[in-house]
Amino acid sequence: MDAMLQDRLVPHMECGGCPIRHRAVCARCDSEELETLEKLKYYRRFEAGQTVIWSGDRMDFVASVISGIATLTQTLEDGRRQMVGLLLPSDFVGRPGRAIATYDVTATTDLVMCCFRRKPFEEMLIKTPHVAQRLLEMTLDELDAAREWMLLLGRKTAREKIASLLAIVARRDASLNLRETAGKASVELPLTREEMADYLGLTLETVSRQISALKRDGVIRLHGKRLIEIPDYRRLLEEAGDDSDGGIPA
Amino acid sequence: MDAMLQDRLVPHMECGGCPIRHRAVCARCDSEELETLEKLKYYRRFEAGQTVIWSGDRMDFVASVISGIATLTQTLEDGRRQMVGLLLPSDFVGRPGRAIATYDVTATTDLVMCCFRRKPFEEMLIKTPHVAQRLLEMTLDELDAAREWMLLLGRKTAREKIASLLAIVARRDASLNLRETAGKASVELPLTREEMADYLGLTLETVSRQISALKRDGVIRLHGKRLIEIPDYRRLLEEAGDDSDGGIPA
DNA sequence: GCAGCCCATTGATCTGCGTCAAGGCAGGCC
DNA sequence: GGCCTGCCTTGACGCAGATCAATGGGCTGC
Repeated sequence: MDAMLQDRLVPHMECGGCPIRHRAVCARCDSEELETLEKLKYYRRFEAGQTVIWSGDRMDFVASVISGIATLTQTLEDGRRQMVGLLLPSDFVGRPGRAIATYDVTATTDLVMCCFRRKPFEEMLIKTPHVAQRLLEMTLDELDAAREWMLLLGRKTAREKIASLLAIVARRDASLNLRETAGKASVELPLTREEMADYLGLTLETVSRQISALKRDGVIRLHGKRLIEIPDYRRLLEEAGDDSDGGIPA
Repeated sequence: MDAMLQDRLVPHMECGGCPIRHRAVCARCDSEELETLEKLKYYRRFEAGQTVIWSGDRMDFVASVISGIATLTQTLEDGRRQMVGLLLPSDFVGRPGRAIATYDVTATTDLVMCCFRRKPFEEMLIKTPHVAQRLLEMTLDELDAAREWMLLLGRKTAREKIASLLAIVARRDASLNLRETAGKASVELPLTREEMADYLGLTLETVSRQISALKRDGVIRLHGKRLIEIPDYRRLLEEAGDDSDGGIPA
């Protein structure tokens, strides 16, 4: 689209920010396909707080997150909300073959997405198998993440839930190389207490209390409300009840 | 494999029971591919109660469930368990591209699976794009189901959880045409109270109490321990807190 | 400066579900 | 028959986290 917008994109991937484009095209290069994709895509910006898509809406595009953070939520009639996805840069949004959105998608920070018109994207999927392959891998990863969350929601205590959330965001942050505070991990928490509560199946009061408790016990340090420093990542993982060592080096 | 075994297969799909074979080959027919798949596959039987695969095991096949029911579970170090998948006939097991299992797979009834050696299956995926497409669709469906479960685990009450489980199993049953008790829906519950508890993030005592309560209130009727009759499916859905009308006709 | 807003914190109390414990029932084996 | 074992039910009690409520702190706009 316009050059001004493109300039603002965080270049978190070698290939211009879009993982579909990146993986589909650059990794197994073919200029003809690149051409196709370039015609397909356009960037869209959303402001923090804006609900991008309402559940039940018609949805004529699929997209991948370029920068910013969005959430996927489901709501019961009486208003109980559960977040079912946290979309960080490089995550995929939408579902090929489905015209109606099944979740609310909300921007929690300013958000840029790289969108593909759904119909032509689906046709491209059929024509270029390795894009479908890549999408399959991404979906399988998401499924694993969802199952990890099911364990968290069903069996972990409030304290473990908070620690798990921090650990996961820290891990994702690190793997995107967004933040390396000289050895010490720290997380810019992109969520309000209420959003964290919606993610964890808790109330915002409990979230606040448990964060205070973790702080009191020296597991984390707070700088302001959102920036959380993790002096000892292993300690955090223990608190999370996770045995997997998660993949942050030091 | 042997004819005796094949004879026992529930023919729940037009094409011999295996959804991969069915959808990959018969739906968009091509005798050469059929040939390939026939060479790839073999059937395996497991007894009820047997853990088929342990998390961490090497896993050199992927499979689809032909008959019987299996569960996917995750366990924390201290023994807390959470079921993260319920595998009914036609469901897919395993993950292309991954050699190590991440969940325990347990047969809760006698189980027959149609297995494909992983490596050749992966190669076949690359060569026959529409199988990958089909697998993508199935994975996306599973992801939706997982997210539905996240809502259940995070926000529903014990009573709603039980009602939801019954509704979902009834729906799946109906869509497989396994059971039509003359207008009235009824569910052969394939799980012990403890397994239900593991699925729902509850204890077995709470499951038992809530089933008793639903029975007392006339929402369900029990015939023995496992066969559950649902006199009014809509009523059950209301109890489940679900607004979606689920797709069982009457 | 002050008002108004949003978000976070903390306290007091309540409650749904977990925990512990005591049977009950059906099937298999001696 | 009698015993055992696996599964389920029911009761009594306690606690983690929900609910209700008050306060504080930072930001924006006047």
